[in-house]
Amino acid sequence: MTEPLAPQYNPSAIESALYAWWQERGLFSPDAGPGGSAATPYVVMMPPPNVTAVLHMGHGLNNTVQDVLVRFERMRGRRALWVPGTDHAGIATQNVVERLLAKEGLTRFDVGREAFVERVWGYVRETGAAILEQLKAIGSSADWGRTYFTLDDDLSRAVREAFVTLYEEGLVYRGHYIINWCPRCLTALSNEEAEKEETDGKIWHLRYPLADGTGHVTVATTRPETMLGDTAVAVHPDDERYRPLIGRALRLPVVDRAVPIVADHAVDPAFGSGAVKITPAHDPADFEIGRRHNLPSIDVMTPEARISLAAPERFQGLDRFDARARVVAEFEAAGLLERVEPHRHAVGHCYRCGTVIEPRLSDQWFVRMEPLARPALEKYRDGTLRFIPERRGDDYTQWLEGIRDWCISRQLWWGHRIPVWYCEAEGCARTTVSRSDVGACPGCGGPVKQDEDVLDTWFSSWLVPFSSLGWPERTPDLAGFYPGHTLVSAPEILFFWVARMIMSGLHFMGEVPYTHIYLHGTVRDTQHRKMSKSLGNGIDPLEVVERYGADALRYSLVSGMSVGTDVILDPDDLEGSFAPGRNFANKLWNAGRFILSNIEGPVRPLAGAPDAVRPDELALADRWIIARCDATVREATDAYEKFRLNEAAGAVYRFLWSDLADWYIEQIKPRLYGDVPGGDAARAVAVQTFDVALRLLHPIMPFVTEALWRRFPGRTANASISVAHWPRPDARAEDASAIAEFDLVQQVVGAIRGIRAEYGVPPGQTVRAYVSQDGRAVHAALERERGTILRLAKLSELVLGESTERIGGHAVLPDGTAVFVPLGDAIDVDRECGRLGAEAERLSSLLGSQEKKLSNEQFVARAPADVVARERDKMAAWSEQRDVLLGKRKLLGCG
RNA sequence: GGGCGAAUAGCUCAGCCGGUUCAGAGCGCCUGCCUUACACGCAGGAUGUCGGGGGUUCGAAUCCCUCUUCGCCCACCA
Repeated sequence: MTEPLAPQYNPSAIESALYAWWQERGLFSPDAGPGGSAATPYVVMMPPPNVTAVLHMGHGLNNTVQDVLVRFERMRGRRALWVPGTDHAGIATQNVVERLLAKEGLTRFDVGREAFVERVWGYVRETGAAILEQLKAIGSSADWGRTYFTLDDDLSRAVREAFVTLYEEGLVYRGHYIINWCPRCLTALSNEEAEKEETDGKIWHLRYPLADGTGHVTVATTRPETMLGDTAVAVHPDDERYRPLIGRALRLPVVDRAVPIVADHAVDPAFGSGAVKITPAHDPADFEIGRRHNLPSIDVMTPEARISLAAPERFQGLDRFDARARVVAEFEAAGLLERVEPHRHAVGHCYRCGTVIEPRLSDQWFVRMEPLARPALEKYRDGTLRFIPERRGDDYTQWLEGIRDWCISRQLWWGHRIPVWYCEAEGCARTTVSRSDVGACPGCGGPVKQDEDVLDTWFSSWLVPFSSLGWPERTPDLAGFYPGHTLVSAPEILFFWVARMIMSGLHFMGEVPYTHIYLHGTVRDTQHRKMSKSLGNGIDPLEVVERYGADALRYSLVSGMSVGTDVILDPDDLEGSFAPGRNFANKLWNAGRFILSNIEGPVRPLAGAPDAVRPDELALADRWIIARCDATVREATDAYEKFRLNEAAGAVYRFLWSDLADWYIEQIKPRLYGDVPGGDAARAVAVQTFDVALRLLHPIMPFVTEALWRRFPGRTANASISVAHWPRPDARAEDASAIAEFDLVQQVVGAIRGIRAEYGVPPGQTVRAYVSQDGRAVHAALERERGTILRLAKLSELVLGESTERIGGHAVLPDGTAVFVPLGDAIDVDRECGRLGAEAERLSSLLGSQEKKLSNEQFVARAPADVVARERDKMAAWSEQRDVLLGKRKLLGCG
């Protein structure tokens, strides 16, 4: 406890020691989540009271925010817990596998960072390794085929429970629909996973001749190759141009097939030619029209998006884009290509690999969303659910109102398999949906085969708020922690995850999982691009931690983040982004070091004990810093509660640096050194206020605050600031007069320093100063802090009163207090006259506009009385200030 | 095509339910200091038609309209 502290804060040594220390005591959870990305799903829950906690050193924005909030809540005596999103074993495993594959030279997917593997959860690592063993056993990627690796985690049961329950309620169904298909990943995707992107494309106007050769109909398309699967052309029933043609046949070029002209209200007569080619197997809208008109569906593409056997032989096996060119060429050759126009439209891309989505007709499992969305919407509208920032609620509403059924089956080789078994016996065809594995058909006893697909990873994610607590079991954890309070998440997964958790929570548990949804911004580079590994514009948090410390990283992220806005960081200027946090940590370190080195033995308490410091022992500066400290407690607590973490950080920063370090510590030095009496009180106040500030800052900068806090007297070896109580505001600490009086002291010192700098007085040289004013009360304040002023302004003498000398530097404070520093020969009188004149001039112009304002009858009549009074006071003060300045000029004999 | 957000000092941003010498902070820059907690520091200083235009008001960085630029989200018009 008494070993000397290094003069410079060394984050890496201190942080790693604390990290280990916390871990030993179960106060720390070392996992960084998959990739440390913003997508890491953690959940903050905090029902009262009773304290248990999992702590975390976050590297990313999401982790950091969550950790800050958890620490804050916990220090306030609320139970705060992070539940790691183990459901993301799916994604994590996938990433690990990819990583390991790459190491083995088996490149099939994009590869994550080296550091990533070291950071993922242990069980994921093991799972990944096990999977890799199996993959290697299977052989080369070409031979892999469809092999399943079902994740054996706690969530499997919950996932099955949810699936089967929804099935029994008629909310899960299997359907033959157009889904988003990725020809590279060879899987279906949900609407949310198909990212729309504005793309410059073309629109081709193609002529389809009437079968009897009496003319043609022009259709427009952005995907000409799909015409190979056309089975009709549709027009609006009221479209006069086409009404006579309805029911007649067209001769489909290229494939030479007869297709009918049908009438359907879905067609917009105003768009293009008003006639639409219908490809039921390759377009969702066409599929619906096809259904209404009983049109056949011709699937002309293979899963890899090559042209299938259903098309003419010369197209078979062609890539879809090659086929497009070939179709267009054939139309052109036949004189049936009317025209081509540039066309900007949204094209779906696979969220994972970026491949252009191909709408594809297939059998998939869906969740009926409307019945789930309705209550979720209701809970927002009745105010149960709140978004921070509020405007995110609009996004939520909009999405739920337009919600479509959720395609949950995926043709991937990882994840939770769909718990459905099909009977393979001749003539049975029974489908069994079951919570437990099915070995034989419950109907006929025949052999069964489990559905080949796995579930969308978000199907397990949306259960996390309760599945992670043991559901469907009614565990104590579930009873104790559900529902939670706050969810911290990134806006980009509002639909993927957040809204769905709310729906599932309401459906399966009957309550919203969280009442507060805090959506933070995104970390971007200076061009406002999202930081990502693939763009290479990211900042490696581990590098920052190593160079500047975790506290510096956290401070930079938090202080740069106002509610709902993005954090912009320059990857090419780590110094500019993170040095301030490091500097602040070092400042704290040294302030703490100073205080610690000046106390020995017990420090008297400020109140509540026989040996407590008596009020009459307190200096003005003591009262001032106590009042400022109290104000900071209020400000910071309020900011944390409102999720305004940057404001909390700013409040404590200002208190610690500008008030405590710059002024208070300077003020108490003589007392601590024993040069003047009052050392006891100074020590007590310094320790007390510094302690409060450490606690206020701890959620944001846990390491440096902990490192210092535990060294203060009276702390047992196992005490941790992370379980210390949150400071409470104290009405007795409010002290407006101390604030005002010390403010005057600061201004006087500032004025003298300004004059010294102005006239280049050498730093070591002392000067005399005169401070005068009509009022007496402030003089009393200055008298009380005479020593402080002498020291901080480097004075040989401070006279509270007028000087008989004239030549020197003058300053007038806003309240009219005049400060005079006689400088004799050192002063340039002309320059001083100029300075004073300019200052008086500035006040004159202010007075001018003020006079105008006050003589404006409208203002006096309409503005609130207190505003008018305030403006009058202002004018009086300025006027006095100016008079004093002009008086000084006269004294100096200015022209 | 719809909706939303942003535009303030060279950079990153705060201020914005109108009215405290309201134009601020940090970084950067300039000047002077290794003053025994801290040069990752101390003291002092310069810097802005608050994106353009219009309006409401006694009064606008703050409210309304419009334009420009940037960004985000949503969208089955082929």
